[in-house]
Amino acid sequence: MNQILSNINIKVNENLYLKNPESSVLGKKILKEGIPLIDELGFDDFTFKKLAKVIKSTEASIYRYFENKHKFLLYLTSWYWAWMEYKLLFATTNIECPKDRLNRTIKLLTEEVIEDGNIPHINERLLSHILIAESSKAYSTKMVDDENNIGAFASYKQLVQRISDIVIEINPNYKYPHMLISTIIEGSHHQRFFSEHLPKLTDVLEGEDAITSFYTELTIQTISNNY
Amino acid sequence: MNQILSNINIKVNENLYLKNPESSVLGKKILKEGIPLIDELGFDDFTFKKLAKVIKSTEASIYRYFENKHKFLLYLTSWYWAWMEYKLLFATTNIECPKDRLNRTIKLLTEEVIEDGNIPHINERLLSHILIAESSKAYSTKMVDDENNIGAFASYKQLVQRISDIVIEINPNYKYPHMLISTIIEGSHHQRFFSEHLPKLTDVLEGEDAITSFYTELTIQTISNNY
DNA sequence: GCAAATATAATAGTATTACTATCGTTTTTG
DNA sequence: CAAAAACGATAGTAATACTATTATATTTGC
Repeated sequence: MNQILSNINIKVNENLYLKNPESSVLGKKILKEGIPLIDELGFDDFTFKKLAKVIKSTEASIYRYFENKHKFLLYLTSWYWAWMEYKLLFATTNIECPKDRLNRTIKLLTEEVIEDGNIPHINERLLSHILIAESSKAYSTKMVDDENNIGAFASYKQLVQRISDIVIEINPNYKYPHMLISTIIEGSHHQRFFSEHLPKLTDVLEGEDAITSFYTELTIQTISNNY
Repeated sequence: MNQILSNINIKVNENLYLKNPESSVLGKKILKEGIPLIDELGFDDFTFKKLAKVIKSTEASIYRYFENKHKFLLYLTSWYWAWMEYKLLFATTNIECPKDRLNRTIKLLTEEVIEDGNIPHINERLLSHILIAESSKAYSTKMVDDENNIGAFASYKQLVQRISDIVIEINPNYKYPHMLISTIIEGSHHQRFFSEHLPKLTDVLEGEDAITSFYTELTIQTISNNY
């Protein structure tokens, strides 16, 4: 086994791949070239055949790693949320005040992702573009219940739970912490997409990150009241 | 022309169809049976061939109404938002207080849709299910800019604008009215989907409409502050 | 260092999808 | 009632989303 000692190791649910793509050179190539190809073509026009051509391999070989292209998308989203949780832990550890922790969390969730180059075969910035443009396709399918059963959305749910816990720490009486957090996560993705393609659905302002400001203010005011 | 004198007439952008489906018996059949079929199969598994079989017509005939199945989805979403605006006008007309108007609007946007049977060939309840489960597929595509240019999202944008105006009436200093409204619309759809398929991402409570309550409270508190 | 196991490449093949094209028959309408 | 429009029937195509088979590398365990 060619286990590379990478700085971090993002764990993805085993049911989302047939063979762990992180465990071989070909697997890493699939990730490394697959992400920019989905970003370029869009998920609908992306095919394993096209990816095989790019990495000079074959369709059949990619199918040995992923059952189908939808599982590949689930793998990528699952990786992304696990990675986000890891970043979040780092950004909030040792911070006493829960309001500060929540503010930093919302900033991280809603701001633009830049690549940190820690993982050479995954471009986090392009991956976040995919999440912004296509993540709803991960669950917007008739298979959602089966996929949920095998743990396809576990890392997403875990992230939402972890942040909801901070909300409850700030206001134990707040009734809708999960709704609030999933609204922020999905919403910020939508707003970023809208600001590029359907600007009339947003309020893009120069010189500030309107999306982060909007969700930060909204959160503070929503949870700081007791009723 | 067999113009039926229906109570209301929802106008859909002409670029979304080749031939107006409201203008013929076959066209109305496409709508009448197409909506439940998409709801049943999901948009991905829905095909014109399958619909043709249900309505005892042919693929080619359906293609004379809609360029492709994506345009059909755009037609349906566009129809839905135009219908929603019409409902909204009725629900808020003659109401002086803008806060009351906004509350009624949010209720209408976020609560479950029941069929009113006004339009015999469109089941609004099933259509709202389609919107909840699949509406992101309408814009989550590489063609979004071209489709936006031909007016595919005009009714959605108009609805958001109209509600944003109420927000601004309440608080002229509020900076993010469009973000707020599109967050509520998209968010409430997501929450309704999550409550059925991924309940850990929401907070479903018995005996009340948590989704409406959540977005109503959130809105009031977010816009009633000046900063 | 070599045989056995495993991974990958090459190729072929299939059912389905998302259309387009043609043409004959109804139906509509001016 | 003739001309036009709409519809149905049928056929055909390129691409997609896979599966299957076999040959050739590559890895690994002894």
